[in-house]
Amino acid sequence: MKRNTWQREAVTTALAAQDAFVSAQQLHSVLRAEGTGIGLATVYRALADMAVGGRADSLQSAEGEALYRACTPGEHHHHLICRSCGQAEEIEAVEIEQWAKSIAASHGYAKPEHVVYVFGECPACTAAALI
Amino acid sequence: MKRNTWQREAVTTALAAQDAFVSAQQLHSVLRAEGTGIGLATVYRALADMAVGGRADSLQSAEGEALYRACTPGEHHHHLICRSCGQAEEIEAVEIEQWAKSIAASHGYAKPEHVVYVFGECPACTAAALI
DNA sequence: GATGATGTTGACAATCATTATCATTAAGAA
DNA sequence: TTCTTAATGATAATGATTGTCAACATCATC
Repeated sequence: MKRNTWQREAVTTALAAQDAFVSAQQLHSVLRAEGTGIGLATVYRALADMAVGGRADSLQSAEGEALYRACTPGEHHHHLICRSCGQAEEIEAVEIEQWAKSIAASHGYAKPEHVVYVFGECPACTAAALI
Repeated sequence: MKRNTWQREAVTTALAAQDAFVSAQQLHSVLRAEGTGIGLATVYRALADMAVGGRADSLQSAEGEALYRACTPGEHHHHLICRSCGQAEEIEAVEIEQWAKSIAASHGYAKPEHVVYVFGECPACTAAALI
């Protein structure tokens, strides 16, 4: 059965402390900097588990790197992401749900799912760009 | 200046012949099978050029592989993609455009862009699954 | 049509994120 | 405390993608 290790705990905590999408490598650096001797493979495993368990959302950066962010479990949601700092917030998209269903149906596609990301420049980055 | 080579031409043609999202490696195999001696790096370069030039759309597969598909240039559009065969069609999402803009604005995010993918099982695959 | 500058190609090496391996460690049930 | 076995971590392996660079081919110009 599943076991609780301080490593899983540490990854969960470290990810929750971020409000941006971060890579496994970044999180590993953070955890190492905190003095833990956690292994890189373990961070990858923990993040993958969180993603399949719905405790984290993931997306691919433009460079193809996998990025993760802690999320509200069990709830269908999307993200508004800052293009420059990675900061992200969950957003609701009630209108989209229905739209996706109907567009899939109108083309004869079954079992529709959808992915929506809105990118932009967050207030902090917009302000910083003006300096 | 940009030059026209049979390699670029071949990649463009081969991609246009597909109505599914395909990887650079797959396209390379197809081109090799056609008897051309085109190099893998060249296929990657051609696809990257098409993507930045708006002549192709790209997305990352679940495995992190980059997939490409020829698209209508200059026109903002999204895709309805078959989860099992990769087959894809362009879809309009007028409602989404406005929604994305307003949700970004309401959170103070500037220069909004958005990405929308609807996945499903295409009619052909749905039919095949019943056999 | 020939020429020359230079953008392009292709074989192969290099990169780098991610995964597999496997001996060792440590949860947690008994 | 003991034992079963899931989890860890160091490291090797994988595999897609990119960099390198000599050889080549396009196309403006002669």
